[in-house]
Amino acid sequence: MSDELAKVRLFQTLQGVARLQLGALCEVRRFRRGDTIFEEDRPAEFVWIVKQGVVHLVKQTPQNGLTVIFAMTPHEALCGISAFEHGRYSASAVAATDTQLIKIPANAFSLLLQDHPKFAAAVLSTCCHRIRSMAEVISLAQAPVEQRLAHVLLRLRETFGKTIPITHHELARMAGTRWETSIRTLSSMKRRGWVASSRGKVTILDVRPLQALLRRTNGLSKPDGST
Amino acid sequence: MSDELAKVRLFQTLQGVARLQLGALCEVRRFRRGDTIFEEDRPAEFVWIVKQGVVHLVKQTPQNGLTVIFAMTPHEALCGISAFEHGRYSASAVAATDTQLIKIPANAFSLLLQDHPKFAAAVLSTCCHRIRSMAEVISLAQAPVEQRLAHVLLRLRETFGKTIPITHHELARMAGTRWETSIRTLSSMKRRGWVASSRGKVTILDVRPLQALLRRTNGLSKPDGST
DNA sequence: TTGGTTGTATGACCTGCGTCATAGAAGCCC
DNA sequence: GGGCTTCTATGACGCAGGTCATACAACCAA
Repeated sequence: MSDELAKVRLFQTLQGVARLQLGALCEVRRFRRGDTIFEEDRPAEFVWIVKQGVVHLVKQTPQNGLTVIFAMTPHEALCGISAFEHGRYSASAVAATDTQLIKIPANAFSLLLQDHPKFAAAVLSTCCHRIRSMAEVISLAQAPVEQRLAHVLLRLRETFGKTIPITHHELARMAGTRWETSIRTLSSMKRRGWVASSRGKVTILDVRPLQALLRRTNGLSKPDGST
Repeated sequence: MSDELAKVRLFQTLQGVARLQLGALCEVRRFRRGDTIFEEDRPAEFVWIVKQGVVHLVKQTPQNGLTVIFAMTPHEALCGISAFEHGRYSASAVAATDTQLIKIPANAFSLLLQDHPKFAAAVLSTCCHRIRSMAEVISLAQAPVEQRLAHVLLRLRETFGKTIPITHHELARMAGTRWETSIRTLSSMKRRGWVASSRGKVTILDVRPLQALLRRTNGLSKPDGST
């Protein structure tokens, strides 16, 4: 168990003894694609760390829709951290692929933070990354769908490489749109040769036009910067 | 200087001596409403803590617009934290009111984190809160403007109380819309007696309908076209 | 095999809100 | 005062994209 933990970057900040102790407290759980790991508003008794696979944090919208708040990948992923000292999960976690998570009782996690400054620093760094990337999403939230999809595709590429295992339905939820729109927009990208796709996967053929979409359209902006 | 720091909740986690040492390293800066505190993409040499007033973190959109990513209020506000160990600010900071900030050299901040677990814990907790509230924004990003505005108003109410000093222009940037739309939507809220407004300020007359807008529309959706 | 489910694809319609324009009111400086 | 700028307010127009409908292909289970 302790050597399982050694494979997770966050725990590499812990020395051997501490890791052994922790090993006794936490457990590895497996989930299949689509499984729910925890649910929004439920008491947050555990902190979860993604060891393998991708986990989506999803939140319900007032319209009874679902938005993917954040996609968590191994080593940078602490599910439920924002519930820390708050008591309840602020989103649900759903396995986006088959996954392995490490499940740590919240109080054990808390003790770890207190006793191991290096570990605490690693956790803080993770949170900062997340803030950074959530800020990006917010700044793009009102951009046209094509840009939001490009953004999502580029981020997914960092995890999966050129070929991304994803359906239009999931893509749409990550970009904050509907699956019909996702299909239509991807189709137009396909026509332009930027991407290819088949059932359940999308392949990025050329990143540059996608990146170009997200670049600031410098030049003739209005003096007051309002759009 | 050290007693100035004592007023900031984050620093109450530091003992007297450490606070004195820190006092020698950091300085208090004042800004007027509208002043830019730091700019996106610039090297992040300082971490800023809001002592008084409100600071908006703003990010440019690819359309050359500006979105307010986050509004920082005293005691929970660490500007530039997400730049920590990353080197550059990921957003600009603009004073939304007259403000006082504490300016700490990044490396001094870093040392603080290392040496004072309580302080590190307080910082982590701040980050978690921010993640939580950014998650809320993301989940609402595709909701109708009226809901987004309601959400912004309710959040501002936590800082300012019933009467919020803000222009429609700012309100719009916080809700991810245009000022014309902000005016129109607020007008319709005024007509319904939910809010009142005059030049530069909005008064919330009744929170309940605003809260109701954000509640999940449980049950079978769309009995009529109301949402 | 059949029948059910999920993913992909596209057409048609309609509306929320972005955009442009115009105008009055409030505040500020000389 | 007069001349700015900023904020508020409202009308008119257009379109991106949400919604609904229809259809076919892939996959699975019995």
